[in-house]
Amino acid sequence: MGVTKSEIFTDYQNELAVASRVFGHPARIAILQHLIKTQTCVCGDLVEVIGLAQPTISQHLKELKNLGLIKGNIEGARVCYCIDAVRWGEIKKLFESFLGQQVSASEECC
Amino acid sequence: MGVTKSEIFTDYQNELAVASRVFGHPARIAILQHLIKTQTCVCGDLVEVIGLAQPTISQHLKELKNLGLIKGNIEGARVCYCIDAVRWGEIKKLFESFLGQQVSASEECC
DNA sequence: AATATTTATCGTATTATTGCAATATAACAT
DNA sequence: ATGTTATATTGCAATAATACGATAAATATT
Repeated sequence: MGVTKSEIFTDYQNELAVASRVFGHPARIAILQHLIKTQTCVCGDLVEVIGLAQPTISQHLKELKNLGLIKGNIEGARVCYCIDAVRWGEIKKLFESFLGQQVSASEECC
Repeated sequence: MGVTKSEIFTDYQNELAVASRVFGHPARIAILQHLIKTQTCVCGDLVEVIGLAQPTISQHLKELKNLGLIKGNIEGARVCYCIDAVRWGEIKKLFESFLGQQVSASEECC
């Protein structure tokens, strides 16, 4: 049906899934990389940097904003985006808590 | 169009996005958690544990297999699944390389 | 052999996601 | 005031993802 049955899962499972989905598009990865690389705000050059149409970039930025990973400052007619370092740290911890689990190193399965 | 323009992105960006999408469903998170918790193979009880229909679970297992995160051993009529620890480590490193980046701690944006 | 059990696959309905043209909105420039 | 620039929103088309009933395939059980 295309609709995820979120209600049968834990908050943790849903949180991790929602965050993962935001990372689940290369354009959003590329946007985050660009924001990190410039180490400051980026005002308007994302459309040329990424190579998608302006409405498409705007939509991806919206999803990054929804997760709180980026914040936008209105600078006159422009909007400048930068990473929200606090939220970035939270998401980092969320993934660490999952990926950092001890998985059994047994070569033999069963 | 619902089709990602993968060709305009780097291998790294696409790899991270593809892996993220696999984590982008709570059922798949739940399956991985269960496999890790039992510390060994799981044969058949996933349908009851997760609470989705058998074909749906089978489909999620397929996606986890495609990424290489789990491997299935045929045990007679049953199939037993367990985490692939090596691949798990690779994916862990992939996320660490991204999330571990130094994001500027500047409170002031622009 | 006949039946039961277990998992995979197929088909299909429904919703989500991606992408962009067109348009709206808001500030700046002249 | 008018035009320009920058970003967001709307509307739509196309593809992807989710879920499950029905069925297939393979082994176990009786």
